[in-house]
Amino acid sequence: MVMQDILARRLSNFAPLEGDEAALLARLSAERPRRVPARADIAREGDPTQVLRIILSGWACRYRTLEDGRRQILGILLPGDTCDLNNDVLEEMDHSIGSLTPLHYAELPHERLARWLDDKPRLARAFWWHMMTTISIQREWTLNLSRNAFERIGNLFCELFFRLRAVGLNQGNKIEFPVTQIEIGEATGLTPVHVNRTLQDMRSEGLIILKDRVLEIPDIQALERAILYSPAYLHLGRRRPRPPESALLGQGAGGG
Amino acid sequence: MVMQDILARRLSNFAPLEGDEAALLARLSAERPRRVPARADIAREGDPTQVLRIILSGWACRYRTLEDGRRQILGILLPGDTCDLNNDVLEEMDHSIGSLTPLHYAELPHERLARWLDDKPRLARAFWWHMMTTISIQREWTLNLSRNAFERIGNLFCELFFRLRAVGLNQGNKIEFPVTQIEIGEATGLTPVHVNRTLQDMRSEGLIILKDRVLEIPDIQALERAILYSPAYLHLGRRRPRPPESALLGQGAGGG
DNA sequence: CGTGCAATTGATCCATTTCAAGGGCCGTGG
DNA sequence: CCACGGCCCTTGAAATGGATCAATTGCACG
Repeated sequence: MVMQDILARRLSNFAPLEGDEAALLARLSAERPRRVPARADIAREGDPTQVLRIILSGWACRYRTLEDGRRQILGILLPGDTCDLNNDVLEEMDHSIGSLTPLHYAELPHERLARWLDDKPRLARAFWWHMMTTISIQREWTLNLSRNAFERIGNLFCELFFRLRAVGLNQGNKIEFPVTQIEIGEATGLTPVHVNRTLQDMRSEGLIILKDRVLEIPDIQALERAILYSPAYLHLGRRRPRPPESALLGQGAGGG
Repeated sequence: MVMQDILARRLSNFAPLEGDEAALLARLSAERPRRVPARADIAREGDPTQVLRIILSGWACRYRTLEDGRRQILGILLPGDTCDLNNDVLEEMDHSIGSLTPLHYAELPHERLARWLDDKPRLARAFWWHMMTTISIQREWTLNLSRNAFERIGNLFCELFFRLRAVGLNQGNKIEFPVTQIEIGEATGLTPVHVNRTLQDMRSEGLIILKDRVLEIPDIQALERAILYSPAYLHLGRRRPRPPESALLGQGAGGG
């Protein structure tokens, strides 16, 4: 996977890009990518929102910490995702963004984004689509309130599998899964202990194979059925999965 | 409360409107408001998204129903809120919208919205702000995953109190609260039975008085403290509460 | 070779669910 | 005017999913 390629892949999920658009995105990605170690904050609650950050490689998450220390992960950011589409309307971050793995990101100054949105209607629409699906995913996460542990974790797995596949970051039924059980718990509102036991249930039902930071879903439809999953909210349309890439696994989730 | 006024009130929460903007909104609101009875669907999952709907009076909610019948309320829509800012990027609704009370809404065709967004930068920014706070509220709801019953319900109360106060739909410490305990349960992921018992706890601690569809919060700061609430995510800034209105209570939540 | 973090296991506790039933209120129809 | 049904709220008792507390293992890394 070429890092410069990821943004175009992500945005072309909505509609194919044309002309110099992909090149534009590639140039942005190459400019001066920032590097961040695992478990570091990229942005913090209360920070001013000036630039648009775009994940080029690695995983991150949105999160909030309550006064008593509880941490809730609000969403996962994958390569190609933007941290904020705030468009400088809101003055400060109301949540934090932290890396889960080592990662790279690009920074897009607001002026340049504004110019793109004016000059490149197709790009503008792609960004809109990106934002709308982000909201949609956020709504899906609140559905977890009426789901049990098994369904919550299964939904997380399915969401990440489909999102990664949409940008070609899968290898057949397998994806990199660099998230600890503690973090799964923080994302789903469950105790690490209970996450562990639920994972064992899923394994014993043959629904997942999760080992050495690789998640394999032998029969995705079986998993979907078991947790009442329907991927409509991802708005990936009837687009087929991306063609297989050169070796994705084993090169480290962070890619750097 | 003049119904035609509500949209301007809502959007001016971000920055004061100027010139003919308020009049524009008032005209839209007056044009041909649609009327909907309580507990009816305004839009359904799978529907095409063509128009922008704006609540003028009454309460509605976003919701999704799982295959086995569980219903999760994803958010509450109050007067001045828009049902969709989809901007026709997504083809179909991935959730439903239903009325909680009898209500009125206005329909804004996409062409007219597009013209406004082009011609009235202040309005455009106000719509942006509206969308960003909507996302922010959605994130706050997923925080409920790490909250217990008491905190979930308390957060719902605080959110609705502050949102209504921001558009002047409060009366001191009181707001209309036309939501059944069943619906509170659907919004928080709790059983009606447990909602009932939790409400009794909140009452016995003197934090709320909920009776006859009116919610009174005698000491909002005490409630905030009890549930670790912080209203930053509403992005209402340091704006003071709206001046008191003429009698709001007792004229029916639907306002029509 | 220790140190630290992730995964695992066991035992107990508790918040919330489930099941079941009764009471109050309100609109409707006889 | 009263009886009836329906909906919402309330209460009790029992069941359970998930939390809590505590300890062990395995592994990567300096």
